[in-house]
Formats: sequence, C-alpha cells, structure tokens
Amino acid sequence: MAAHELFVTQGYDTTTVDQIAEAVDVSQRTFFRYFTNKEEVALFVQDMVEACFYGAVCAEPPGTPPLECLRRTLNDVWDEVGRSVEEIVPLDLHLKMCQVIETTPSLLAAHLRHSLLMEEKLVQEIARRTGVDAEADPRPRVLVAAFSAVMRTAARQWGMREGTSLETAREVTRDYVAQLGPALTGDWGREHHR
Amino acid sequence: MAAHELFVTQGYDTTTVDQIAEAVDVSQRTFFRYFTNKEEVALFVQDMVEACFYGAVCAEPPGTPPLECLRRTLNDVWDEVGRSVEEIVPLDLHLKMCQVIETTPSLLAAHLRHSLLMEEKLVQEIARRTGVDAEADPRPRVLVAAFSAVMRTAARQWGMREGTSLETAREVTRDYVAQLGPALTGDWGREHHR
DNA sequence: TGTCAATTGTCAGCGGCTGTCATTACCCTC
DNA sequence: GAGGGTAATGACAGCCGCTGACAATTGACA
Repeated sequence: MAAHELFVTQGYDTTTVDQIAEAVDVSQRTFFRYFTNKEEVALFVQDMVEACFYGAVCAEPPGTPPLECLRRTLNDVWDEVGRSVEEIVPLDLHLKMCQVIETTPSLLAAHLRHSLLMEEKLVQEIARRTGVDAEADPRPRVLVAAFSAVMRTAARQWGMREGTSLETAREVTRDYVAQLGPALTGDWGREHHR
Repeated sequence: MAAHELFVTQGYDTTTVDQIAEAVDVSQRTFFRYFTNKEEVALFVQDMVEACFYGAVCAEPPGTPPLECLRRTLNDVWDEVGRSVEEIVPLDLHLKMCQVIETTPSLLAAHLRHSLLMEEKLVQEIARRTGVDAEADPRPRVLVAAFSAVMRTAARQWGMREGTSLETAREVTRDYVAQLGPALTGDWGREHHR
C-alpha cells in the first residue's frame, strides 16, 4: 500500500488522509469507505501478521501442553509470516512501519488494543484445546496474557535496535520467551544465560 | 471531577468537550490548557492508581526477590489506592469509570499505552533493585510485562462482572496472579485449584 | 493607582470522520 | 443498441477534537 510509504517517509501524524487518498487517486470519502479510520490502514499488515500467528496456533496438533504449543508455533511461523507480508507490501517497508507504530503514540495505542482482541481469540483457542472453561478457569487468560506481553516486549525492544530484519526479530523474540521461566522464579543470579 | 459523571452517565464518545467545559463553567480553550486531550481527563484517576502502585514498589524493602516484591506490593496497596482515589472522585464513580474505559475502544487503547509507560518505569525500578542492566538482560522487562499483563487481565475480567467493589477486585487479582506459575508449567489438570 | 504578569475567552482554522445526495460506471435484459 | 437497475464513487456540508494567535480580564504588588 502506498499509504505506508507516506507514513514511513514523513511520519504518521503529519500524513493527511487527503494525501493518502490523492496518492491512490481516490476521493477522501472513498478512502473512508474502505478503511474505518486512518489507523486501520496503518495497522493493516500488522493485524494480518497477528492473525497469521493465531491461525498457526489453531493448526498445531492437539495434545501439546499450552505454553509449549505457543512457543513452538512462534518458532515455526516466521517464514510464513514473511511470505504473507510480502504479498501486500515489501518486507523492508513493513519492518520500517513497525518502528513507526512503536514510536507514534496514537498508533501504538491502537495497536495494543488490536492485540488485545487477538489475545481474546487466542484465549478461546487455548481453552478449547485444553478442554478448560475460560470463564471459570483463569489459566488460559493468564497464560496468553503473559506470553503475548513478552512477545510484544520483544518486538518493541527489537524495533528500537538498528539491524531490523526478520532474522534478528526471530532471535530476540526467542530469547525473550525463553526468559519467561527464569524471570519468574526466585531471585536472579547476577548474570543471565543466553 | 464532573467530567467522569458525564462519561459514566452518557458514555465517553457521546460526551463533548464543550459539555465538560460547560459543566465546570469554563471555555473549551481553557479545558485544553489543563488537559492535553479528552482522554487525559478520563484516564486521570486510573493513571494515578498506577502511579500509586509504582510508588509502593519503590518503597518496598530491597533484597526481596522481584516477583515476590511485585506480588506483595499488589496485596498491600489496595487500601492506599482506595484512599488516593477518594481524594479526587467518589470510589463508586471510579469503579464505574473503569468499566467505561474497558468498553470504550479509544479509551481502552489510550489506557493500554499509558500502562506501557508505567511498565517501563517499573522495569527500571526492578532492574535497579536487582542490580541488573535492563538493556542487556531481558529478565526485568519479561517479568514486568508478564506480571502487568496478568494484572490487566484480572482487572478486565473483574470489570465485566456485576459486583464491582475494591474487595472483589483484590480477590480476583490475587487469584489471577497466583495462577501465573501454574498456567506456565506443563499441561493442566482438568480442574484448577482455588 | 498604575503596571506587569498570569489566566481566561474569542475567533479562526485544520484534520479526522460521517450523513446525504447526485453522478457515474457497470451489467443484464430485451 | 436502448433501457433500466444496482453498486461504486464523488461532491458537499457539517460535527467534533484540537491548536495558534490575539484580545480581554483578573489579580498581585509597587
């Protein structure tokens, strides 16, 4: 989408809906018929990525312990994510867009909310595959909340760095998720193990 | 604040800044000199509550294992939170306002972003008191992210229910945080233990 | 009382977003 | 090929959040 190039080059807030509309040679009114608001077009790819992860979790064979299921999916899904993204925008552009999202307050806020919606779907799926009632038993929500939060944290930290590639993202995320156990137990040794 | 009553009675989106300004007999322009935007007044108390929690963590004696430190603070801080809130708005009003925040998309988004800012402060504090470099060691961020996410989840679930009181909030939150360990380990038994 | 500074109000204007209605484009049928 | 119905688009007006600029008001202090 051409809108993303505008966001990346001149920033989200300073980009007008009129500019986007003009860039694709369409009236402003038509823009708002395809996207409910400016955020939606900015978060379009990101949302798709999360939907991709959700889909991969659903496709995981049943019987896997829930945390292991999420961890394994996360490790396997990167290539598929890369392919899905490339179908819409160049991957480089999307990676830059990730940084724009992290650094633009209003976009970041919207992104967090969207993530919350996806988390709820994940909760339902985890509850389903473990045969647990998500309304009575806190564990699905607790697990998904903790896991997703760590994923987001990893993504955020990764976005702050210089070398932004899918490969580094994968490594950083794996690192962070691996620390989920150690971070919770007891007091920490001075050094952490990589 | 009178604005909260308007939000609670007629909803956030349908409440105009002009209405708020008029309710306190002030021009719209003056309103925007005191608050940077409509969200800010809506999230004012909520932000204060989180700041209250952060302060309590900082006041915790050093040497406590980090997770235990957060857990204990959470358990002890409720009364103080109640008092702080009452200094600004009636507690009942704030509890209703919590539900408005959870159910209003734009407000929820802003709230999540604000929480993220507070989490970063928490990260720094946890890193400080454990003598760990938050930029090199993922554990402070991982711990805070997971813990905060579970807190938010608990708050969200609590907000959905009928009996909204500080006491039930305390119980629900304690329950959820207690499930953090069990939710992560292995596969779950059919029943969870309360 | 006169002066300075801070607070507030008024006005104009931009950008996001929506409802309404006219216009156009497309497709199917006769 | 003419006619008619439907869906997509555009043009316009208007609301609301928010900001800059400037004038008016207030209040403290000399």
